Amino acid sequence: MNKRAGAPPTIIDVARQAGVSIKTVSRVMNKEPTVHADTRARVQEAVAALNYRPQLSARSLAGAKSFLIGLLYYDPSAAFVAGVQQGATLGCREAGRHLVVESLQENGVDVQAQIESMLAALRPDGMILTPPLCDDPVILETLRANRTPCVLISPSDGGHGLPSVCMDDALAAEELANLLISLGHTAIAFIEGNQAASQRRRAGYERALKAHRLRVDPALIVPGTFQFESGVDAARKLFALPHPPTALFAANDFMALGALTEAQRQGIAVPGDLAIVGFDDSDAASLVWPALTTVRQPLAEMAMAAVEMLLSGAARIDEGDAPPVRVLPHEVIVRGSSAAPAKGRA
Amino acid sequence: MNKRAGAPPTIIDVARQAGVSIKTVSRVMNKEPTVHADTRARVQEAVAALNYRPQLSARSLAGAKSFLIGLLYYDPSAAFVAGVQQGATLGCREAGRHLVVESLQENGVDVQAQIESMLAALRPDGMILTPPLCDDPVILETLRANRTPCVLISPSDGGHGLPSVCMDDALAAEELANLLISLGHTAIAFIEGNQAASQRRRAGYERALKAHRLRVDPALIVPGTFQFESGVDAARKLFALPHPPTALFAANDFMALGALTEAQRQGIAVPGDLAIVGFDDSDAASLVWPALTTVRQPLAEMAMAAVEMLLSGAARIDEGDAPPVRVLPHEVIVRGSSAAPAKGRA
DNA sequence: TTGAAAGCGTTACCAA
DNA sequence: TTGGTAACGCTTTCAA
Repeated sequence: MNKRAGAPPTIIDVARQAGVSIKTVSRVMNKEPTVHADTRARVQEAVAALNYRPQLSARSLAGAKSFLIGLLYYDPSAAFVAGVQQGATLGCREAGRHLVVESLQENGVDVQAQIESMLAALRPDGMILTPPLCDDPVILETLRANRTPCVLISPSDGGHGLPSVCMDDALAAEELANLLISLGHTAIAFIEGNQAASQRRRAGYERALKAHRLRVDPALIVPGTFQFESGVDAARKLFALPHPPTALFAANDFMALGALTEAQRQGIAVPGDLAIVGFDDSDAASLVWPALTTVRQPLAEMAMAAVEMLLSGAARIDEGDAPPVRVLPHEVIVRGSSAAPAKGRA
Repeated sequence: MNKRAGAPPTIIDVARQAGVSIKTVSRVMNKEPTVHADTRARVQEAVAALNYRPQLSARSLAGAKSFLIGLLYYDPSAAFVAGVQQGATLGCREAGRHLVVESLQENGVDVQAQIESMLAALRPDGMILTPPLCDDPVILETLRANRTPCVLISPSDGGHGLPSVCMDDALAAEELANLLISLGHTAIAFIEGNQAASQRRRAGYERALKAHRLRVDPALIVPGTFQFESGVDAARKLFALPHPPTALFAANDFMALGALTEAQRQGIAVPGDLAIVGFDDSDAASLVWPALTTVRQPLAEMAMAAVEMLLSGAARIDEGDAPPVRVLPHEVIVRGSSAAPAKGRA
């Protein structure tokens, strides 16, 4: 009574081949300890011989897990998606899970319905949320109501009472500012962004100045939007100042690149007349001249950690305890755009 | 005999509520035409009232479809992943499918096993392959053996007898070269890459030169690797020529940016002394100064088309017929890096 | 340590 | 046009 050839083997085929019950095969596949070594070996042999792999849909229908992890994002930079995803897929593979990616519709029509629909259909074992979604109250509430474990990547301060993984933005910014200070700069401008991360970075920048007894000059702190153009505008304002800065710290690379462009247009030498540092180590940071001094976010590592937390149970939604927060180490990357101020001007 | 509260409603609950059999509910959910309008309305009402959504695992276990589309990639640029994925998730949502993303292990240990394992577990309704995987014979053979429909994105010429979607690289390159020629350039260098796309782009470049009766000078065609550094090296070689080119066409943006950097280092004005064009419209292309003239690949559109082909049955693996190939329109983006040659040199 | 049998929620075949 | 009922391939009680 062989199955029709071509059809993949099932647990029944394996059980028959190994001369055990399907339950025992199930135990072996799930690495349950209560199986005799000999039995286990026999089953594994049969599994290998038949090239058997359990089918996900059957497993998740019968059991409690879906073996699926969801990654939700909305309009992030390409580098961010790619980085996070690289880590998430890797983490999933190691855990025998699979990554389902959903990018939320542009026109946020009923975001809640979109998510509910996804949760109901997929029943993911957990969700990973990236900025700005990880700070969206509607989304967080929907997830909470569905009792789906989730981990936030770089949420704004507080983390909304949910488990999260992040890097120390303030510390990294402080290190970057310290670098500029140690090069001899005293007039260091800061271009802000419009997301939570920007505030943390600015805090680090100010901390470094104060620690070195340098004045935090409000005139040198200008707003931006994390976009290239806003960096251009900010730089234009700064260059027009009676006492322009000799160094410029942008809250992200895109704005730093905007400032760099504006400097080059105006014939301001970088790093000779002006040092520039950014944040994020975007692709472009190393593709311009001079290459940008910046900070690398450990995106892939953060996503891997998120998967781990999800599956280790660290992401259970227990009210009461403070949720776990993993802080991963960053890396300051020094390139050509930062140097000591020109002699005649410092 | 109510179900315990909190548990999501099942098809049985809906059937009871609507006073029909579960099979009828199933028919309505699957939009089968053989249901009376009144019955359909009653069922839909019950579905809405209970907020019912079919569970994927049960559907795929019982039926023939998994409602899953797989996206396989390996070490692509961030922009490429992000673009393709955006389109793929959108296409999936419209088709009621979900996108499972797998990034192949770095150390290509037994790629075949990785894929087989994924196919066996997930039984995806179709797979989307991106370069360079879509040209890997082992992978293609594995997929074919598993009878999994798949669509290749930008495969090398021939398309391996499988359905594919692409843009017209040669035509785009020809347009770009024509642009340079129309600006007055006659000595146009070409930096090659090491993937199939590079050859198509070079073909377009040569076609444009020949059409304008310009000489294709082998000395002006230098190899590269699609990496930034190889653009630097290539530019260095070209600049050292007795008669350096007045325009430079790089097979992708990264190499164009490398050339731009080298030009700036040597004090060669761009676009004044040297026009530079790239290919891909990477993020960085618009983040440098001068911004790069380049070609935008319709990545998201290509991925959407791939999903459509997969689900419309256009991607069936029929031996015999020529497989479908969808060619999507590209966009030449003219920015600051291209201009007419300086008077004294042309 | 092992197994028998009862689900899991849906689709699909065959009757009515 | 509808409905019963048997799969689908696995996990999970509960016994042995």
